[in-house]
Amino acid sequence: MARKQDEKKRTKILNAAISAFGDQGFTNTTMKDIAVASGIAPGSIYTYYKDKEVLFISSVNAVWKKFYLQLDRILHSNASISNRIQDITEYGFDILKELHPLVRGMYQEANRLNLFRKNLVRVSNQIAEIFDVPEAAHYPLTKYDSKSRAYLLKLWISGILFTFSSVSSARLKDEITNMRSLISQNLLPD
Amino acid sequence: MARKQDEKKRTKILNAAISAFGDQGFTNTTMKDIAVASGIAPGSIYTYYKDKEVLFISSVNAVWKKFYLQLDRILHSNASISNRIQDITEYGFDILKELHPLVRGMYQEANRLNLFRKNLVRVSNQIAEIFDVPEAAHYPLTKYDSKSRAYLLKLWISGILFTFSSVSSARLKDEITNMRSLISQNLLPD
Amino acid sequence: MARKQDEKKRTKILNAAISAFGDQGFTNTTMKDIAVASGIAPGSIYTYYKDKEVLFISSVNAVWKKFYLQLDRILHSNASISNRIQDITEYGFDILKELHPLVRGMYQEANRLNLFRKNLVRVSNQIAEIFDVPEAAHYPLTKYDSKSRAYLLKLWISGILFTFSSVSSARLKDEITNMRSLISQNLLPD
Amino acid sequence: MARKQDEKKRTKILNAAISAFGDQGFTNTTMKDIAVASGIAPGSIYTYYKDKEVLFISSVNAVWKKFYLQLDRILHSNASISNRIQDITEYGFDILKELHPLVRGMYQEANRLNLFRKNLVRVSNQIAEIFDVPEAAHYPLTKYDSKSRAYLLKLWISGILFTFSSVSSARLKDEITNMRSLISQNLLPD
DNA sequence: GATGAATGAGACTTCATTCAT
DNA sequence: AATGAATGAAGTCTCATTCAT
Repeated sequence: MARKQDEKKRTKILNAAISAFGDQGFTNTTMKDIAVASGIAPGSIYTYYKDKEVLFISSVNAVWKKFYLQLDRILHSNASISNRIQDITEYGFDILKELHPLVRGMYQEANRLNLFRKNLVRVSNQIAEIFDVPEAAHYPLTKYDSKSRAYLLKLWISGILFTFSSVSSARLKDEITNMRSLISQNLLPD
Repeated sequence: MARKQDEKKRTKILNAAISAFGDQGFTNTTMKDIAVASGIAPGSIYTYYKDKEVLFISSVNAVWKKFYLQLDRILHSNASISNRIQDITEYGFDILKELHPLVRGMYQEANRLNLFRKNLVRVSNQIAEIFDVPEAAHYPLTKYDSKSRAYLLKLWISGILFTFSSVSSARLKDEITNMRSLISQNLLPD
Repeated sequence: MARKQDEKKRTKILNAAISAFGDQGFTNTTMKDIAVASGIAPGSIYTYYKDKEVLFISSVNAVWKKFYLQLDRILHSNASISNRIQDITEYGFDILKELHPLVRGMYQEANRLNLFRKNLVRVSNQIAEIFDVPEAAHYPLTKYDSKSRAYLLKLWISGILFTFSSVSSARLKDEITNMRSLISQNLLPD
Repeated sequence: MARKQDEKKRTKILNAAISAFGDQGFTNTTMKDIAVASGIAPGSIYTYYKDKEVLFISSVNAVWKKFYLQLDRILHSNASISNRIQDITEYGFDILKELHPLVRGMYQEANRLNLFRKNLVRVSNQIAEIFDVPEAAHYPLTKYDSKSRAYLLKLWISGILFTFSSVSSARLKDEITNMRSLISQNLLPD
């Protein structure tokens, strides 16, 4: 019985944390913010979570966990491949809607200062234009209209940046090799 | 005549900043860190950069600028399409090597806590397995071997996450629609 | 239950502030000064007072409040006019004794550098001498002996300076007109 | 010749200082403010004035000096007493107009926070009301109308505050005695 | 002499964490 | 177990003064 009480409180804290970290990122979120949002005293949070960092990790993991739960259900369902892929996409985006603030929060600084969006769009558009000539006909990307092509390129570049954002210097070289071969395989003609 | 503002000094500060922000992210980097690294008094930094935020933005923009410079040169060269694409890839990754610390730094929190890498790999692998059956033969992703498939999926998911990390709540819905159609076009059979 | 905000502590801080601001003025007083004097950690002051400015205002207001309290009591007592005036004078000076450091602190800069005293005395004496001739007999100021006359003049000049120290430029002209007629009425013969 | 150049610069600095200290008080005025306003480099100011404090003292003294100059001229003129008093008043206020910003600046903190004006008015009015009864007829203050009475009282209180603002603790007691007898002589019936 | 960049001490304030109640 | 006041280290930025040019 007492346990249930505790779990409720723990959950309240976690939800408040997820939303606060999501809105403001790790460093801009104060323990007091979370305390106020969850209606629990600052000191009491430490009964449930060792420190701010643990609370942050727990927040992110909680979201991943939620995602895994649904992902597993879908993957192991009896639906057809096509349906399962559709399901994953659909549910993936549903989760993303929830997870969205947290993902944004993780990049709070970069986003606040609008460091990426414009540059990514500009670079994608510029590269996309290369394919606007007849000689490019045999490149895979020419099967898309101009706008889709730029959008797809933006996805690639974003993916590359994100990937490398979590690569250690030590592994940088290898990762570049991998990525390069992925690019040849996909964006260059056979 | 008095001492003149020294472009070399400005550059020293900027480089120290790029590397410090890269190693530790925005909030974990102190002005003193940058002062020590650049061998310049803390107060003097403010002669060249109004405040910490301006210095951070300048750091990121400096890297983008460098990238643009080379990008433009390549795009407007007389080389063949194929060569230009290869050049872009090659130079892009060269720049990425330099930019790497900064990109990492932007996600310093997430990276330090290893919040993504493992999860991304796990999810990608799980989804990739769907295609390990004969019935999946007509899906585009089956033309890759198992490992490449997972890697490509990881790229997609990373790109999606990165994209959404800078999408405002207001535009979330539209962006999802776009992304969804991109996925159908590319990952589902015609 | 947790520790409660402690009115005694709040008072300790306020008293330390009144005395520190009194000794050194607003800008020369540091929050650390007040912390040390009150035996309370610097950070804790902020539990009771939002910032330095609020603490300063509170200090001044606290003294005014005290003064009002006694003033009201006297004004509404049943004593005779004469007694009440005497009381006000008496109590007024009692309060002034307490308020003294703070009043001094407000003019800390001017006082520290002894910018007024000598000059005021000199000017007052010089003007007072005008009346040291038989022809001045019909001026109100001649009913005082030489010393008192100078002292009264000093009071007038001080009052004028103080008054104008809080007059905005916009209202300067009007205030001068008022003051001028007050002077005619009081210092010139009917 | 070189001397004349210097004196011009010295004067430029002084004027800029008077006006800057006047607008913002001692601590809120930076040497750079004065440098910019006078069109002279910060470092150069130190050629003419040892440090900020000396410059401040010089500013105040410059204004006093100007006042003395005119005061002396008037005092030693051949005009009648009445005319000389009128002249002093007139010229005094002329000087005050110039001196005004500096006087204000000295109390910059108190003025910015509006610590005095309201309180002085309130107190004066309250005390003035004492005399609004027939029994008060024999008090000197009753020869004024209600408004003038309050204004005169405000002058007295201001003068007292200003006077005591430059009294050391050691001399506080004596000064109070003096002031008290001045009050009896003037505000109480014979 | 003049200039203004360089210096670095020091100010205010925040906030994760502790601990008395 | 819960509370929230207390703590104090640490961060950003300002600015009087110095000194290389």
